[in-house]
Parts: sequence; structure tokens; C-alpha cells
Amino acid sequence: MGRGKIEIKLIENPTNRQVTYSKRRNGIFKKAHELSVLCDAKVSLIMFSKNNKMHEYISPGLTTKRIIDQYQKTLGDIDLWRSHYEKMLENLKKLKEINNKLRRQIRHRLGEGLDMDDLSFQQLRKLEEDMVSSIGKIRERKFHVIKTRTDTCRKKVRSLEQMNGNLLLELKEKCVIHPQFVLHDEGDPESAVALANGASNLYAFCQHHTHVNLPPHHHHVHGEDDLRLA
Amino acid sequence: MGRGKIEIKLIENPTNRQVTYSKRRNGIFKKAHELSVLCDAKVSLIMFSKNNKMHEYISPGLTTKRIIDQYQKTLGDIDLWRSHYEKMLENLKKLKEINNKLRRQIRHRLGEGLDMDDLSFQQLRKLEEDMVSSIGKIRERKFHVIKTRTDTCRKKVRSLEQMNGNLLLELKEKCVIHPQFVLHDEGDPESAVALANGASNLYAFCQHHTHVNLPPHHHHVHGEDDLRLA
DNA sequence: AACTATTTATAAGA
DNA sequence: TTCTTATAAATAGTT
Repeated sequence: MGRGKIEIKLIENPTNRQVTYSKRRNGIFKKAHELSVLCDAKVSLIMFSKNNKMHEYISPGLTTKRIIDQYQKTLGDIDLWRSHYEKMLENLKKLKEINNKLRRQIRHRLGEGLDMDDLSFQQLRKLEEDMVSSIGKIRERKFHVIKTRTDTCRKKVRSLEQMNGNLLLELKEKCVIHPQFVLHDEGDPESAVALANGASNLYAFCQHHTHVNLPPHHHHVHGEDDLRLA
Repeated sequence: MGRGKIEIKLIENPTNRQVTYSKRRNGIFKKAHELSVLCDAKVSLIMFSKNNKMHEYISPGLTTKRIIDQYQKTLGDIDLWRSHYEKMLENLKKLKEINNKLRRQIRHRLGEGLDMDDLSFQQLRKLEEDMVSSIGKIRERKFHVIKTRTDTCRKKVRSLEQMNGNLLLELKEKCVIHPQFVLHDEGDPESAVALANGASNLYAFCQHHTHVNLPPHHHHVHGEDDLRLA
């Protein structure tokens, strides 16, 4: 149909091909639509040009999903996605089962009510043994944590003590070289200001340094922690 | 194109419609194929007749799955199954996460190596407390099982004792009414046979009934169980 | 994108 | 269904 008959084989000329694609595509879409209307048929027509431009026709009142769903249902066994999809479902089911088993195991370990009914005496004995052994491990771990923490604490105290000692020495030296830093009730205004600004810590330290040697367990390294040993 | 022009609207006559469907379907398939060849296009054409008979055309060297996959990929966001499929994937992921959490919880309760590192001292103390409480529950349950079992055992013994008492009484009555059942070293042949056939249990019982009153915990109700109380 | 000579599709009838 | 055939529709090549 046209000025000349053409052979049905790839059109080599790209422009020509593109034109023919466009014309014939519209022709097919028109025919697909006519078929839909004339015969009340459901038609899904998807096409990609050589340059992967997509065009689709779908009978009025339908969605491609619905047609493809019907297509799959019709194919049934040779199904396209079924294996993949069903593997997924299976996987899902397995995971749920494992979850339930794990939960039950935990409830057993918690000694929770109804779930204990499905344990025999032997299993209960075994469970108790396991728990005792586990509790041992947890206690070990706990003591390890305590030990590490107290060690750290001791080290900190020791280093602070040393630092304090050094500061104390420095202060004494300063008191010898600059006697005006030694406090009097009526110091001159200038030295009083200097004291208020920079030397207050040193002063406080002089007053209290004999009390810093408290035992380490009276210090809270982190306020939020409570080191009661149960 | 035909003997007369037709309006594009549903063909009411079913036979006519079926004929038209068949003819035009072939026409479209032919054109779809020509397009595939002429323009190297990928075409998927699926149709269902009014009676849900399915027909499809697919460009040579392709599968419907591949075309539909490409279709979906092209649609991208408006995707047909994505929401369903992705919900499933999400679900799968969540379940896996929950599984891992549960496993970790169990490993914590088991006091297993590396996993203990992510527990703080507070958490360890809480875990230990929980474990102690749980072990209490498990022990309670164990003792309950033991108690139930020994109770059952005692009941059985009591009922057997009563039964034995009754049998003993019956036997004594029989011995009074039919003195020929009382054993002599030289019984007549007939009564000896009767004894061998039916009365052996009674006899054995007469010999030993003074010993049946053993404490219940010396009986094993089920051979497989070991009632050591750990 | 429009034109048009020609091919192709197909409606109606057998 | 399939064949036939008159006619409508599609379209290849051209503008």
C-alpha cells in the first residue's frame, strides 16, 4: 500500500525507518483501538523503537497492570515472575518462623508463663544449667568492666595527685619570689583584683589541698553511673 | 475497507463480532510483525477477546517478560508493582533486622564473647538481674514438674496398693471356699495345671505382698527420665 | 506534515 | 472457518 510495494526487511536508511515507524505505529494503534471498540476486546500494546523510545496503547477503561495480571494468570504455570515471587514469599515465611522460634527461646530463657509448658523436665534442667553458666559469664564480664573502670579511675586519681603536687610546689615558689601574693586582710587594691581574676583557684587549692586524697570510689566518673555491686 | 464503510462502535451481532475480531486480530499481528522487522522495534501485543480468549504477539527474539520489564523500568516511578514489591522487600529487611536483634539478645543471655562488648555496666547488671529472676522461674517450673510427677506416682502407688488389698481379700476368700487352691507340695494334677495357667500372679502376690509399700521415689514411671534434682 | 498512487486490509457474501 | 471480491484504509515515495 503505497507508491510501490516494499519488502518486509529492516529499513537501512535511519530517517526513512523512523518515518515508517511513526506512520505504522499510528496505524497499529488506530487498528488496536478499533478492535477494542468493535469487539470489546482488551488490548495491551507496548512497543520500543530502535532508539528505545516507548509507546503504548491500552484499551479504554483498562490499565496495563490489569492486562498483564490477566496475562500472567492465563499463563499460569509458565509464569514469568512466579518463581522469583514465590521464593520471596517462602523466604518471608521462613524468616517469620525463625523469628517465632527465637522469640520462644527468649521467653523460655525468661521463664515466661505459658511457654514453659512445652518444655520437658530434661529440657528444663538443661535450660537451668545453661542459664547458670551464662550468668557466670555475665558476672565475669561485669567484674571485668568494674575492674577496668576502677583501674582507669585510680590512674586518673594518681595523675591528678601528681599534678596537684606540682602545682603546690609552684605555688610555694611563687609565694617566696612574690610575697605580695600572700594574702593579707588589707592588701592593696591592685593585688586584690589580680587575686580575684586569676589566683582564686590557687588560693582555694591552698586552703583545701590536704583533703584531696579521698579514696577513688567516692568519685563519680560519670554522674549517670551507679556502681553498686549488687 | 470492505464492501461498505462501518462505524467504529461495538458490533452487536456476536457471530459478526467474532469474525471481525479474528480478521482484524490477524491484521494487527501482521502489522505488528512488519513493524518489528522493518524498524527493528520491540513489540508486545496482548489481547483478550470478549470471551477472554488470549492472543499475543511478541517481536522475534524477545520474551514478554523482557518487554514488560523494560516497560516497568521505563515507567519508573509510576511503576505498577513497585509499591507492593518494595513493601515486601522492606518487610524482608525488617524481619532480618528483628532476627538479628533477637539473636543478639540470646547471645547476650548466653554471655557469649564478642557480643558482650556492646553492653554497658548498667546493662550487664540489669541482664544479670533478669537472668537471676528467670532462673528462679525456671526452677519453680522444674519443681512444679517434679511435684506433678511424684504426685501422679504416689496416686498410682496408692491405687495399686488398694487393688492389691482387694485382690488379697479375694484370694483369701477363695482359699476358704475352695481349700483345694491352697498349695501343697503334692497337689492333684488338675489343680496344678489351673494354677500354672491362671493363678500364678495371685501366687506370686501372696509371696511378696508385704514388700509393695516402697516409697514412691524408688519407682521410675518412665524409664527415660532421670530425676536427679541437680 | 501533506499528497497521492498504489498496496493492503477487510466487510459482506458465499 | 475460509474464500472471494468490492471497496475502504493504510502507507511508500514524493513534495
